[in-house]
Amino acid sequence: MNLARSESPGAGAPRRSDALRNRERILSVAYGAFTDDPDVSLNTIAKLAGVGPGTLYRHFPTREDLILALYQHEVQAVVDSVPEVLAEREPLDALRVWFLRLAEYVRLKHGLGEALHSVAAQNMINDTYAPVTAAVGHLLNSAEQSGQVRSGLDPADVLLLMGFLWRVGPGKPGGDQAERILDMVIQGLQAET
Amino acid sequence: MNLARSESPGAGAPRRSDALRNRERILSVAYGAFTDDPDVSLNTIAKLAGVGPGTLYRHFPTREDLILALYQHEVQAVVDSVPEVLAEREPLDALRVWFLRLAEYVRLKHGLGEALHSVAAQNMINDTYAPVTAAVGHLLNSAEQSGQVRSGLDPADVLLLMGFLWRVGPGKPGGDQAERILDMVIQGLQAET
DNA sequence: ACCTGAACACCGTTCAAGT
DNA sequence: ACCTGAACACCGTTCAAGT
Repeated sequence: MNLARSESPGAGAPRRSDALRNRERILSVAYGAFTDDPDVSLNTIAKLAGVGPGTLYRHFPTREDLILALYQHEVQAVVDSVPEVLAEREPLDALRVWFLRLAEYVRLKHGLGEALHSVAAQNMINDTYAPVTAAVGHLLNSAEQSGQVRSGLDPADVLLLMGFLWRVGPGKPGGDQAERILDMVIQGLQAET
Repeated sequence: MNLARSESPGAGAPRRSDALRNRERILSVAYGAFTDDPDVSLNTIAKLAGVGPGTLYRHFPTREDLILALYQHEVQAVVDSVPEVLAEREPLDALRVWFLRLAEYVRLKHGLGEALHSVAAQNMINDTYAPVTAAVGHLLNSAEQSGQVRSGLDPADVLLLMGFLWRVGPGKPGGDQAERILDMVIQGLQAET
């Protein structure tokens, strides 16, 4: 499992300047292309980026690799907002607002949606994108220290449970379903065992 | 929205015996084919069923239509098990066990998994497959009448919240994550507002 | 070390022709 | 009323040839 050197450039940054430029061009056009049509073909993206299909494939071996790269870039901003949200609100409210913000990014900001919600993608987010889990852990710690949630909660559990947020339509009928369910979840976090 | 007659045969049963036979042959081979490989092509399924691609397309206009037809057939058994579960256990425990059973069917029983977890599929399950929501409503009513959950819960909310169940791996490390999260959810259902 | 782009096998979908 | 199967445009992926 320790193949850090001479391996697929998809993981780290490319070493040559033309490769780096191509990578950035691909990411840049892919963002817009996915927003227009989540089912856009990889060949089309390659054409839009002005590279051969082989080049796209070299940087992003699978469709999901490409989508996850875009996704991580966007979500990082939400992850970075944790300290700010914690400074402005009491911990439990911060948790609540932060998750709503995360859901907003995941759902609306770009049309990556469909492709992102597969089980595989969810597992990638949960397993390989540690910063999100770390952010959840941070929020839970604050709420726990102020006695607003019970202790011993697993951030990964909470993140998985919150997954309903990106399956709710934003403006559905019957009041705001997302807020309603979020309340139920938070009460589950508060109850002592 | 009221086009019951002269419409696509995908909805109701076909009228001619050869059409019915074809439909059943398709469903029968599709089950096994999806179990072997969730990404199997529709043309391959048509070939396996011994029908032309056009015939498959006539019965199931999209890939999801076919998958949903298989899925509904399987899930119906779980839906029908509600009275039995309620007879054997007290309501809250019945709710718990029933959802675990539903998750087992959705996750393991067949390899339809991947294709089923898209947002579109989830919406189809929530919006168009009323029997599942009705079953949840039944279980909630029982638990409410015995005072084990608070009143006014929306079955659709609860079903959406329980969606984490089919995103959990069955035998993951760290104890049983599904049971742990399920406990949190149930505590959220109990808390009074 | 990285890119190009032709090429391969296959995909979903359509539709004229049959019965 | 329903089925067949050839056909179309396109897909993801590969890989020899370049620089």
